[in-house]
Amino acid sequence: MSQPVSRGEQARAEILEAAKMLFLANGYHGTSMRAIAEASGGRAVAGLYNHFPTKEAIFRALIEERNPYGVLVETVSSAVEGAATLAEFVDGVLRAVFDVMPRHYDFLQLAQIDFREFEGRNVTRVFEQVFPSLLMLIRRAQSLPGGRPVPDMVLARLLASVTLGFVLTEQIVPHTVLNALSRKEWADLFIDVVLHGLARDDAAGEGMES
Amino acid sequence: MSQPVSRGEQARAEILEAAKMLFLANGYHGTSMRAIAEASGGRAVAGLYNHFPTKEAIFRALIEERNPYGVLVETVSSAVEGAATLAEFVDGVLRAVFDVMPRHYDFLQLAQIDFREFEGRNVTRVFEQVFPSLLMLIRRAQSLPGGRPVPDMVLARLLASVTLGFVLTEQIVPHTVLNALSRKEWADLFIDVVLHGLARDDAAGEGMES
DNA sequence: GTCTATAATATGATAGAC
DNA sequence: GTCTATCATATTATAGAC
Repeated sequence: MSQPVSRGEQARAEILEAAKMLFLANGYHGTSMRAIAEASGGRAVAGLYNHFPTKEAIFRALIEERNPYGVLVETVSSAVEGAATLAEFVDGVLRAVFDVMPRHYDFLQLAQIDFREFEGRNVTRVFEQVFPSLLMLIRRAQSLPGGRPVPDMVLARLLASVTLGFVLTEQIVPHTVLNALSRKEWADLFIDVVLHGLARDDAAGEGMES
Repeated sequence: MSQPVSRGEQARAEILEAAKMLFLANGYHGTSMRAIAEASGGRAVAGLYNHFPTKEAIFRALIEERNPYGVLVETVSSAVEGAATLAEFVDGVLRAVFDVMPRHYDFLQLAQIDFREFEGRNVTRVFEQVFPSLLMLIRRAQSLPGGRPVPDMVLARLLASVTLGFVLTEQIVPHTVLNALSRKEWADLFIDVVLHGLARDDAAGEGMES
């Protein structure tokens, strides 16, 4: 976490950084050990094997050491610490995630590669370590006043869906649409809908599903 | 769309099907022309080049010919045709997408590969063809009664986020959690929250952001 | 811990007979 | 339109000197 000290650690860090950029640009199989060696300061290929036993080990190290889960849990926790209502809680969670995730966009792309090439094994392993903390957070939300009765699991999955969707649609939505609003404006409107819904509750016209 | 007739078309279809399965299992660079040839009925590698000039052309054909956009637009359109309120509209859209998307999970994974390996070029090109119809659909929603005032773009992106998140979290959420409810129950609860929000509107305790 | 050199293999694509 | 055989190159990983 602090700056590298020994020569070995310096080299290791350079290799990881070069590999990350290449994986992001060309995918896992699209990145060769040759390319990593060259991009990490013109190293020889064999030198990489002093730090990582295989190419996959490099990728795995990136997932394990560059993931934002620690930051995420910390940020979200402190964001909802003083929440007195469910509305404040949801507001805090979404605003924190919308803030943290885009600053770790690199990892999101590595995670996509992991799901594509390794069935998400590496991401899942890391995620399982922080899952308990996240679950406790959600559980706490249920004790807050001002919420409609929604099951734990649904609250968790819905928040995950909205944040994931928010981040991923930044890739897909045309730029002209995306730039019509600032990121904060987008977040405000999303949070408003998540809290109060799309329907006007005083209006009739629901429950007629036939 | 109908069953292949000529011998050439039959071969072409076999190649595409084999390539799809391999791309899904091993990614684009993880799939060799050799492997495609063998999986498509024990063909010779050279035979592939009678049907596709390059490996990338095979992938491109999959994106262009196996995408569910036509089905999606059609299904959603007919689902909201008789909608008299925004609630019915949103209900129809989400239910249709939740229904159609999982049956085209293969394409979703191909799309992920496209974004990883080709910057989403192929998916985007296809998407742009159906975008106008989708936009018209959203525009129509704004004319329906019973909706809170939400900008076009926000409604569109929110629906996209929720559906995308809903589908993708099926990959991530632990199976024990996922199987606690049926897909219809999940959909019902999601739709309920999207329509009415997480907050109890008659409760105090909002707007105190300080 | 770095390098040069190379092994062993897999790759995308092509030539040319049938 | 299919095949066998092959080219030219790129791949992961290793051996062994410094």
